[in-house]
Amino acid sequence: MALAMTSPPKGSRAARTRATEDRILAVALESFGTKGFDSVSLDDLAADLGITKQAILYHWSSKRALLDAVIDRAALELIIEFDGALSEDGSGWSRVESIVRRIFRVAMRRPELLGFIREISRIGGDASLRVTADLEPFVSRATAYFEREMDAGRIRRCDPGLLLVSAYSTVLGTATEVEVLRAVGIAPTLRSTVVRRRELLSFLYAAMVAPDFARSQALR
Amino acid sequence: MALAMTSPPKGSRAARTRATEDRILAVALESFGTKGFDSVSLDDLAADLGITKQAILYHWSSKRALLDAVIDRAALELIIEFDGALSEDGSGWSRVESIVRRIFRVAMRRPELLGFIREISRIGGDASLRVTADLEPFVSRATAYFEREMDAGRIRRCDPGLLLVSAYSTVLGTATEVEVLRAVGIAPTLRSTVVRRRELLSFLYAAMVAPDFARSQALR
DNA sequence: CGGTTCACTTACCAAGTGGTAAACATTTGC
DNA sequence: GCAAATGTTTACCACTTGGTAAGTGAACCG
Repeated sequence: MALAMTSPPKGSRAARTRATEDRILAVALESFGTKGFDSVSLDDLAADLGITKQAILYHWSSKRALLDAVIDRAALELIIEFDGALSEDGSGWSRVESIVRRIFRVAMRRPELLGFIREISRIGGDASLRVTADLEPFVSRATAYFEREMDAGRIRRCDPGLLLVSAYSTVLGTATEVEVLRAVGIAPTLRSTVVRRRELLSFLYAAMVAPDFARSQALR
Repeated sequence: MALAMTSPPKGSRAARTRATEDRILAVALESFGTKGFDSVSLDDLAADLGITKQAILYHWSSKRALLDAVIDRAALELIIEFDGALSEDGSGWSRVESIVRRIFRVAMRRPELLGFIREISRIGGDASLRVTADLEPFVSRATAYFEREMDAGRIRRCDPGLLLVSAYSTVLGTATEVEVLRAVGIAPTLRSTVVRRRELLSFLYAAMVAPDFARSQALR
């Protein structure tokens, strides 16, 4: 789909190499995330990039090695997208709200990124271990954050890991299970997305916020 | 993996044909659901079944035609698994609880079934339309059920379609996002599953049950 | 300038892909 | 009992797959 670079390449050789590898990783992430690893051949990727498959194999010794690189890149982008929300200001619920909005935004604008994580989990084996290792620092931060919020009584007490997974899969599911959404009769338009996000937020609010704290907030 | 039938086949020819097609569909559903449609070749399937790929192509004219048949079967099994829960007795929450337990059980015992639905949604196109059409009656029933519960004040009022998707993806996510679970440090053991289900139920309870109704129930 | 390194291409290849054609064995209808 | 229908196999085929080997032109470095 992407066009070959028409203009002659610019910059130092090292810079151009970096740029090429970047383009390959970006297209690979997009393709692997939407179509699946096995469904995308190196020839497909190369065609999308306007190069030959051997150019890809020059930068990575095998398709599997390319996958590893894409995993690292996906984890990095995921962390960049989400980690900032943990550092933002704001009290308990408003911060959770901003995290949810952020996940939602990513799910809407970059579904291939989240789809890719799912794809990796299905491939299993070394690939799973790699993404797990890559995401570990972020997961630790998020878990610690939830624990602090529970200690402060702003979020109902429960297993922080489960809360993280529940919130993640709820938002991710609501945002990405387009097929189920369509089956339920919710057209995936932009307008309906806003409605869904609002409903989802109140859903999560009821589930997460500690009752005592909520009562003291005059129902947000 | 499955062994070839050692004993000579029994029953009438029609019955044996049905049995063979059944076995093919079962193995195909399992493989497509866990490894993905493109990752499973007809030779792989045939080897698992102890037959040749041409035997499969005799019953369905192409791999794609086989996929359609698997879709129909998956939808049927899904409806069988879930639809009964909608007809069960019990008041508002207890019925929801039984539905959740049922989805959870399916996600634990037959992850390939739910994985297959996801796979279909990624393939998109005709395949998606087919599963949508297959599931429509069930979705209608479930939505109508939620609407009745809301009218009765036993479930907090919200969009019934969204509630269905939210509950579905929450349970499904919690039960199947093994990768994320592992990243969060929750080992996917059987023991931890029980704990997770209990926590999830209270999570959903807080999210779904109407506050007024919950208060009158002495906190379940 | 001249050689070396680098990024990439052209030319292949063996293995596997979905699918066809025809032979073969069993079972059914007459 | 026999021919026809049926389920399955063996034998192929054109095409795609990930990957290798060798060549090519430009950038880099002395």
